[in-house]
Amino acid sequence: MLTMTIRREDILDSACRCYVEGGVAGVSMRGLARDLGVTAPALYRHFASKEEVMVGVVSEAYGRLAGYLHRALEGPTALVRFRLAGEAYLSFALDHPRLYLTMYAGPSFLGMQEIPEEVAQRGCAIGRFWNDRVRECIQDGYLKPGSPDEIGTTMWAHAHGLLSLYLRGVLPIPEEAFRREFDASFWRMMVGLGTTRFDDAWAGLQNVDVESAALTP
Amino acid sequence: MLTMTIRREDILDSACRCYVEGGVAGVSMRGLARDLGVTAPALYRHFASKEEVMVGVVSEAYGRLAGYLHRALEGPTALVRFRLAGEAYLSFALDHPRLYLTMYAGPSFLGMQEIPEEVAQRGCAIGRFWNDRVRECIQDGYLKPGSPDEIGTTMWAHAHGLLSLYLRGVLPIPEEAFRREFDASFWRMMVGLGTTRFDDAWAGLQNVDVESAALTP
DNA sequence: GTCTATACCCCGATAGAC
DNA sequence: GTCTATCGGGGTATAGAC
Repeated sequence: MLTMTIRREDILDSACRCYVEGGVAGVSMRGLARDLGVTAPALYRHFASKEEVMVGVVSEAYGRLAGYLHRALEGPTALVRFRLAGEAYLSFALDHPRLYLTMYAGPSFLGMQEIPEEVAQRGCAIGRFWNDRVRECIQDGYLKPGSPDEIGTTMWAHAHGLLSLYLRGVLPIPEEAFRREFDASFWRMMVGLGTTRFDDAWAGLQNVDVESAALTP
Repeated sequence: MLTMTIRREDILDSACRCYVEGGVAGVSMRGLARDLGVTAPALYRHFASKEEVMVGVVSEAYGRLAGYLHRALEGPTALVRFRLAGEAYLSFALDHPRLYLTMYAGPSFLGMQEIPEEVAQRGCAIGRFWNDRVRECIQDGYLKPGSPDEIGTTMWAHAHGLLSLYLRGVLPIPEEAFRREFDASFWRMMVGLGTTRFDDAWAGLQNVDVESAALTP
């Protein structure tokens, strides 16, 4: 029989596709091999185990979220970058619910013993990116003074918690209603975190992504 | 060989123990059967599939959380019940991290196609219990007026989100530090949700569980 | 080096005997 | 209601072809 060579990247691509379709159970070494026109043991030239493949999938998920977030840096002011980052986070979670939940799923759900350092780092990096947006907004007087890390974590927790409840089906409402509830809940929380300057400026940002040409290339 | 009969309850007990120890992968029909001194096909008299066993495990997790929460009803005032419910929720999550994460894990992580109605109901019930505590506090003037469901969801999201980040390892701090950060973050959020009456009464509640004899039976 | 072929063991699930 | 026997599928270690 003919033999064909294979790239690590192709395995990961196939794994991501299978994962999005069918979760951890949808990813099997034999299945990936079949997809790629190869036999299972060949995959072990590139990955030591299925667990290592799954690490790659989770890493890829973080990479895609990072891609969504990165665009927020093009915003002209700290407050716009803050808002765009929040919107990007929300959009990623709603566009790719399974990948989103994967990033917070706990190692045993992904067939891992512990969270690999690589994955933990990526998780912390998301937090750092967000906290940087918060820091800017404190410096520019949009948010009340305080530790950017602690304040940022409060907001991150709120956003992730709400998304988690929604994606899990605990909030049985359609996506459009959820986006409204998300905004309302965010605003409720911001009463304690924003300054008057924040309140004044926030309303003017409703159409920022339409106005800012740099963000719709 | 001698044959022995088996109860559904025993299977579930064993399944919960195995699950807490090793996650979904730690639960196998053959393993459970071995634990119970029986062969695997015998289990299928009580459960149609492994998936159904896992539904039982998740249900059990919800039941245990409900047990934690139920004690909060013994508090003498709405604010005390509110606080005790919050503490119970936090304690359950920190005492049983794997069971806690299970309740929000998404069906595919538990080997299910969809969230069974039974599980969804239990999830909503937790929300309703909490929202009832919020409703009481609004009525008694501890929380600002508004929809109890929406305000309750905001707080639930914050608590779950923070716990989720911590249990996932995104906040690399010891449990004691996390409890402090949780309190601080909760307080930050409550600036926008509580009344002056809440602010005044909250400090006096720090030792409520020591003082209230009904809660340490 | 990179693949194929094979094999081992664990798993979920079913059929049919007692 | 349980057993034995069995099927299909999965992770992965090893041996050997090119």
